Amino acid sequence: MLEISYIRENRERVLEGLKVRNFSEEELEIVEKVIALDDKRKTLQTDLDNKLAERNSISKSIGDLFKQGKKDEANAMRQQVNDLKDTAGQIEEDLKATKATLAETLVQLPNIPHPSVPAGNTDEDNEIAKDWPGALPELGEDAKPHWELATQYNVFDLELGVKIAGSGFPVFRGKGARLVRALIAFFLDEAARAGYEEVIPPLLVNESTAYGTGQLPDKEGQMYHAEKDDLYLIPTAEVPVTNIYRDVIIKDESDFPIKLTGHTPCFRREAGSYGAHVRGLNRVHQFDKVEIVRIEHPDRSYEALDEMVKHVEGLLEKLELPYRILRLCGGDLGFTSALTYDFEVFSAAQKRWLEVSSVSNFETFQTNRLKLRYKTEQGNRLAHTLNGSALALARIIASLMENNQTPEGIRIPKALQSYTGFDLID
RNA sequence: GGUGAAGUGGGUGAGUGGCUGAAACCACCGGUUUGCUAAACCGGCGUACUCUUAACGGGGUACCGCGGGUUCGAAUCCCGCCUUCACCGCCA
Repeated sequence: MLEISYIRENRERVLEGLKVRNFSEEELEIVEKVIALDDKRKTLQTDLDNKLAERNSISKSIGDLFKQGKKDEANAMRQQVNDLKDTAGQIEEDLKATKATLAETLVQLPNIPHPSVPAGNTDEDNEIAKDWPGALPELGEDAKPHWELATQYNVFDLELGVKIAGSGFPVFRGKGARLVRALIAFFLDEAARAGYEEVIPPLLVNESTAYGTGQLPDKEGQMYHAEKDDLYLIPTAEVPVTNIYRDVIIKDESDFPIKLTGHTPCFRREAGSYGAHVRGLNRVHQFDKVEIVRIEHPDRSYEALDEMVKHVEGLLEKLELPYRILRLCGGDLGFTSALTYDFEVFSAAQKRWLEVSSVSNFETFQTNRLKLRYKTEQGNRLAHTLNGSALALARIIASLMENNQTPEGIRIPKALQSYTGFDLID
């Protein structure tokens, strides 16, 4: 959520930013609406405070009078306070309503894109920040998509998942299951080497947590909801891990950077997504992912973003997968993000690029909701949050299977072999 | 799941209707003293909103788990919820 003070002081930049996100003239009016609501809120707040101050002072006098034994005078003043309470009560109701409307409106405003974010509507307008330098692998006509290889080599079974849960819940088996475990361990080890502290967070979160990182209210339909206990299944480790720092005031600027990593399964409803492009592991309801999360000083968050990009690149290189990096355009940028790099891996049998990582700087958009601040001489300021997938497993497995298929079986990249204990799935 | 107890500032913890934004101690920061360190002494030390000021600052309001209520006045009384602890039950 954007800070009101920021909107007030940078109205033009906010409007420009929303245009990059393809807001129409009409939609842009929300900015004026927010400011008007905030004006009203301030006036009401001041009114209310004045009434309460008056009440407090009269109440104090009443107490003094009672002590002095001047009962009649004291009782006479009671009516004054009662009248005051009535007006104060009305103002308070009005204030509450205004605050609620303001909050509802403010929540509709997405983050302001970083100046480097290209304009555009769809994923076709994303900018290629780094292309794959060499030729893309060519497998020939008899190459199989990963879902066919899965059956051939018993890597995972989607139909079995349907029986147990429903569509989009793969059951990994044998060497496939072992490959999942190997990738998780590999990614976590790499993150640890890069200085990230490993955490194992809850997989179900409450409403405040889902709100803190911006999944609520914007993406409610994306999450599974356990209604009886009012808990949400996490769509990414970002949610519980970043919320570790909800309502925290970091004592000293030298405590930055805070670097956390965690592996979790991720649950996504992906309602209504069916068809050829979501076959196999391309889009599933449950997948494993290792996430890296950083809490940074505002002056250094973009440096941190670059570091995270490098980290993810390193992983893909060790996995020997052809990849490219996209800078998302305004239309494709997530609601909460100021700048996002997507990583795509080329899956040679499908001849498609598959998104396997998304690395974003949220600046203060999340920390404003999280109330995540750090102390400075001039008072408390909002920190910056960032996160990135490092990496999401399902699609990595899809492209590993496709790109590394040989007549003998599926070849395991060197970097993984010490984790899998085998170099071929056959 | 049942029964009982408790939730106060970074921590321990006092406070049962007005003099309490909240004692005291610890931690932390600044200073004095001091070969160094330590000790001792002095001072400072919550958050949010708001008004005012060029700024330093100053004023006001709210916050003692959360939400409601009683009262002229609530950390303190009442109701609901949440959490924690103890015991019992169940259990990977």
